[in-house]
Parts: sequence; C-alpha cells; structure tokens
Amino acid sequence: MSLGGATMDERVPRDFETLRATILERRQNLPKRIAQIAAYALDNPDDIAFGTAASIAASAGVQPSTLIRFAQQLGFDGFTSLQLVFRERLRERNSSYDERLAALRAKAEEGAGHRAIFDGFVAAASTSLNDISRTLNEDHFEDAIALLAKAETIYVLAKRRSYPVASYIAYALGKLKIRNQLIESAAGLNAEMIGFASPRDAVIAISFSPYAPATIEEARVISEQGVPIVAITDSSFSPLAQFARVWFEVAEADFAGFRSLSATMALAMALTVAVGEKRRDSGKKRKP
Amino acid sequence: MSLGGATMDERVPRDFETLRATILERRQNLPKRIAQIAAYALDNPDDIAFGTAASIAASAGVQPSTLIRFAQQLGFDGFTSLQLVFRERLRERNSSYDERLAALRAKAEEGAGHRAIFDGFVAAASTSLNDISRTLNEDHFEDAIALLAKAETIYVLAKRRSYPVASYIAYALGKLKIRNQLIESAAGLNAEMIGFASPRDAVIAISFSPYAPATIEEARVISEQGVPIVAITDSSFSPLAQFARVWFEVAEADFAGFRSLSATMALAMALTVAVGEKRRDSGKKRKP
DNA sequence: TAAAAAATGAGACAAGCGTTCCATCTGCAG
DNA sequence: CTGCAGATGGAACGCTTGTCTCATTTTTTA
Repeated sequence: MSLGGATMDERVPRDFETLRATILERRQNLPKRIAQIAAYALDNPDDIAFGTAASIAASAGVQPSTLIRFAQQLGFDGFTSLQLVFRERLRERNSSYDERLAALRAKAEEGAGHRAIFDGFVAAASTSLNDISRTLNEDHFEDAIALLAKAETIYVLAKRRSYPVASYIAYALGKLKIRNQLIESAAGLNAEMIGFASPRDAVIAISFSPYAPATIEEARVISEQGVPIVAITDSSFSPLAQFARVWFEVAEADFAGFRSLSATMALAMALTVAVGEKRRDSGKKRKP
Repeated sequence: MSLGGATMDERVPRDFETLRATILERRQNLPKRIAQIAAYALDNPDDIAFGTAASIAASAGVQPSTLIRFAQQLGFDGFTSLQLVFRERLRERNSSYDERLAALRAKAEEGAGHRAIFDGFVAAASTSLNDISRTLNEDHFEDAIALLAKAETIYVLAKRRSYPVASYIAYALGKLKIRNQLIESAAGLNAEMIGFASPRDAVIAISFSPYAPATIEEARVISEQGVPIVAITDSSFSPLAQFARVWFEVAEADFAGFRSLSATMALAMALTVAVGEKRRDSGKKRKP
C-alpha cells in the first residue's frame, strides 16, 4: 500500500497556469461529475482557495469524495495539495498593482540580463501612465481641446525624442481628416512653414528636457505671430511653457537613459481624438 | 456572564484597512504577547489568511490561545472571524488592478466626455503593457538581440501607424552610436536604400494589420537579398512573419479606432538598449 | 442483453482544527 | 513582603475536516 504514485509527482502541476492548461486539455475526457468540478474550479478559483472540501463540493453540486477524485486525477495526492496551488496563485497575484510594478522595477534594476531591460521599460511605461492618469489637469485638457478644435490647421512641432509622438499625432489627425502640418527638421524649410501659420491656426508643441533648441526657437517665433500653442512638456519651468496658451506637465519615467513615451502618447492620442469628436459635434450643431 | 460584548459588534473592523488602522492605533496599549501577534499579522497578512491558528501561533512565537485573545480584543468573536478579514483582503486586492482598468474602460466606452477618451487611451496602453509583459517569448527576444547585435547596419522599416516606433528606434540607435538607416516613405528612394543592405546587416520591420503594402513588399525584397529580419507584428499569420528570421507577436489594445503603441514601444526600446549593451560587452571581450 | 468496468454517492473515521478552561506567572499597589 | 488583577502557557474538549471504503448506479464492451 503506502503512498500512491510516489514516482509520478514530476507531472503534478505546481503553478496555477500549468494546472489550468492541464484541466482545459483534459476536459473532454473527464467523467461528468469530475468535469463539473473542473469547470467550477476554473470559474471560481477563489472559492477553491478559501473553501473547505465540503463547502466547495456543495457549491459545485457534487460529493466531497468527487472533489478528491478530481484532485487525484490531476496527479495530486489529495484535495489539500490541489488547494495549495489555488492559494499560491492568490499569494502571487495578491501583490497590488503597485507592488507588482515595484517588483518589475527591482528585478530590472538589479540587472539580471536582457529580460530585465524589457521589464524596466514596461515598468517605466506603466509608471508613467499611472502618474498621468492621476495628475492630468482636466481644465487644461478641455481648454486644449477647445483651442485645437477651432483651429484651421494644426501644426505639430517636435524634434528628436518627442518626434515619434508628433508623427503619430500627424498620422491620427490625417485619419480624422483634420488639416495638419508636421514640422520636421529634415528639409530645413521650417521657417517658411511656420511663416504660414496664422492666429486662426494652432500648434501642438512637444519637448522634454534637454529641450531641443530648434523646437523652442520655432515655438517662440510662432507664438509671436499670435498662433496659440498647446505644449506638452515636463515641467512648468520648461521654456516651452512660457510661449504656450495651455500646457501639460507630463512626468515620464525613464529607464536606461531613455524616457518612456507612453504617457505622452496617451495624452496626445486623447487630445487628437477628442478634437476630432468635438469637431464632429459642432459640425452637427452648425447645420442641424 | 454569557457572551462578551454582544452589543459592541458594530465596532468590529470589517475590512482590512480599518483593521490595520485599529491595530496601529492600539499598538501601544496592547499586552506584550498580543502586540507580538499584532506586529506579525501586519507583517505577514498572507500567513494569517491561509494558515491555521496553530501554525500561525508557532510562526509568531506565541500560543494559539493568545491568537484568539488577540482576535477577541479587536472585537471579533474568535480567530476564524478575524481570518475572514484577511482572506477578503486577498480576494479584493487580487482583482483590484484589472477591475480598475475595466472601470476605466467601461467609463470610457459609455462615452462620458473628453476625460473618458483620455481614460480609454490610458486603459488601452496599460492593457497592452500587461499583455506583452506576460506573453513575451524570451527565446525570441534573445535571438533577436543576438541577430541585431552582430549586424553592421540596422535598417528600420515601418510605415504609417508603426512609423512613430521606427523613428524612436532610429533615434535611440543613433544615441547608442549604432549605425542604422530609417527607411522612410517620403522621398521615394526606398528601393535604392534597400539595395545597399547585405546579409551582414539586419532589419527591424514593424507592421500591424492592415499591413502597409509597401512595408511588406520591402520586407520581401530585403529578405530575398539574404538580410535577416526581426519583425514586430500582431499575428503569426502576418505576411511579415513569413519573411522574418525572428518575429514578435504584440497584441495592442485599441481605443476609438487607434491602437496603442505602448507595448510595441516598450519592446522596441528594450531591443534597442539590449543590442547596445550586448555590443558593449562583446566589444570588451574582443579587446580585453 | 449480459457481463465487466468505471463512475458515483454516502457514510465512517481518524486527524487536526478552533476554542475553552484553568493553573501559573508577572507586575504593581499597599 | 503580601495580595491582587491581568497576562500567559498548556492541556483538554468537542467539532469539523479531508480522506477512505464500499455499495450502488451508470457506462462500456462483447
């Protein structure tokens, strides 16, 4: 007699995901009552973690002994061992979002290989999103939308690190059929392009420390022409802020010297789409 | 005598945070052994949730009966009731992040003003980051890094929606002093640029459904020249995948028709920085 | 359809549980 | 030092637990 299947313990699922996969895989071949528990277990993992064999069996509509057979079928030596997996899952997932993030960041900072680099960037992006979600000034946001919605042409101004955001804004504005002009650094025709802007237009300018001198200079010129500027930058002391009608302070976390763009991207997209929506609405109102 | 404090049950902490506050508040006035458990409970809440009175008492270095007196002192009628609070905490915190996200998304989708748009983009970005963090294939990641690290020139290929990512990669590679060539759509000289690529180079190609035909075509040509391609795309059925030596499947959530770029950005940055690091390391090894 | 095998239900049982009780210890006031 | 009240340790108790066993039902096979 003694212990049953002492040599098979290698195949016992130790973590919840493996267990879950195993159950799904075998689901077809399981006896009716056992399958009933299998379904219940995947649907109510918390109940399995906390309940007693009797209470779980009652909830699932079976006998306690069936529960044990279910566990044994999966390779565990009893219900208790199976339950441990469900509890471990809660322990791990328990860590709140912030704690998980801290773990990612810690792992990234102790520099364990390439995966750590990836984790670092994910953590930086998540942190930035979390921050902006908390700190976004809604009044500024509404002001910026109103300002951009009535512009004839929206000029998008950004260099270097911020340029990807600008290019996505330009892409999205184009998709929404909103006239826009991306001011690129390449061709050297920026001065002329800027010259076309009038007070009936508007500018989205993006720059983070260290501020690209060209962006600042162009923002200065264009604001002197009376064109309202919406600025996305990283501090209220930013040189961009002084030229801007509305500005957003976005604190992007960085990793390995590269700043995340996730918060800026989210803000930029929200601005763009909100402007598109506002235009559609006021278009309707004008011609009802 | 009968039951103690049958009329006081209104003051029993029902949620973990209240309980925690109560404990911290009374900490000074508690007897030694009870304070010992109080400290243990706040330090190891998971153990309280899952353990038995005996096991917890042993871990905390007290008698089981003390544990019960601790519970009663807080107004519970026994250890079991106290334990329920610790279990409830696990249940709630477990899903809090996903629920918060779902709430954000729900609010965004029922369209409550401009703030909802912003929340929607933040939620989409968070979801994408979460997904990629779980599903990234580490072997592919290492392969891609190895492949890119030994390339003479890294060509970066992306159009339209994916172009912002490409431009950030190019920016970062430049910062890291890694020779690279961004294949832009503007000038119409792409065919010639691509012609320069040799099997000693490598390509990072990014495209999501609907795949920009130009990107696919250029990827095809360049792969026929024997240049290895690392692809970032959204499905293993993507036309990009068939030309690629290594490919990543990135599931970006979208909002209002615009896909988040946060996961792709994080992956792109991680790749870039990891390649930079790998080059530094092997450079050291070559000339020690 | 009959026989064999598998699945199921229900009760029995020992182990371990939370709880209670009481003797002992500790710290303090008189 | 004595007396006392609260705090503590440890054993005992009743109950619930997970598990096992076995009779019964259902399904499969011949």
